[in-house]
Amino acid sequence: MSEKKPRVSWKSEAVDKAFLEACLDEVTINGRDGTSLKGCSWKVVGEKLKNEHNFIVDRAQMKNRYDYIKKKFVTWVKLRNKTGNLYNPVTNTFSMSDEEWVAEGKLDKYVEKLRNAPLICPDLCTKLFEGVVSTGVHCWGPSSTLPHPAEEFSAHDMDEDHYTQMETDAPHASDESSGRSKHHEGQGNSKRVRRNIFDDDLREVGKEIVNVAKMLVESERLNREKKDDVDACMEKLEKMEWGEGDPRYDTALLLFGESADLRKVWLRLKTSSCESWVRNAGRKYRLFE
DNA sequence: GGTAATGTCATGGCTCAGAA
DNA sequence: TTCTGAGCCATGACATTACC
Repeated sequence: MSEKKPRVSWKSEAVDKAFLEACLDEVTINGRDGTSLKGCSWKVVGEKLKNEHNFIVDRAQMKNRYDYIKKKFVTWVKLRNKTGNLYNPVTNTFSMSDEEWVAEGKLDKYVEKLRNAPLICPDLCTKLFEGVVSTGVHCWGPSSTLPHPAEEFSAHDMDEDHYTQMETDAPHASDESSGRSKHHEGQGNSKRVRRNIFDDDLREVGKEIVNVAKMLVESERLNREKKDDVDACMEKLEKMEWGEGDPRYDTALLLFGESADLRKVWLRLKTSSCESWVRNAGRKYRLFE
């Protein structure tokens, strides 16, 4: 007796954009539940779409849309990061030959979709999914042996001892970092104690990240029209005295070129946090091992 | 109208956390 | 220790759209 759910149409770019913005706001304020949004957040996002666009959609539909956009984003990032490819941010398209499109399409079915329908709001997607999705050969998944990106991020903000300890304890880093440990059996209390210490630190780092993100969103609203502040970033970078050629220096430059938001985060970071932030990003871009 | 491409929905398998 | 509920991912089915 289950009535068929009406099929929703996400054709309106305004709705899509509002959806992404609402998701981003909720992630900033309430954090994530795994790689997705929390239950209460879905409710808020749904309310916003209903109130602002008269767009009625349930949680499962929003989740599906979220997953779909995320998959496209993963493919988009892979293409964008490929050396030799030309991504045009103005047209939001890739300048690749037919052969390249075909070759990429064989590796990833979403390539063809991107070719015909560019990723909507790349900036919003980047903010929303960056650090959550995994791309390429280093993908994270339920069966992945690599660390979960989200927690990998946090772990890098720990001091090196902490991080090293975690790696020693968990050869399959994803077991711990994904929050889905497969190694319950035979693990003593010492691990649990260390994990508690780690969790406490994680919470602290999480608070810091949330605070920074909140400031980011607020600043985004107030300063959408303001010009970029590359010079200020460079000035702060020079003060770090890392020197050209240093991977940290190169990574920082890379990040400055990524987006205005990253530059804003950089400017707001405490000097003591700058290195771990850059190192974390460096690992992401494979500049650090 | 037929067909292919694209987007949305539904479901199964896997895993984990928490309760019993 | 076992059971149960929930989340995530992968995948296939189905609906819609665009093109010929």
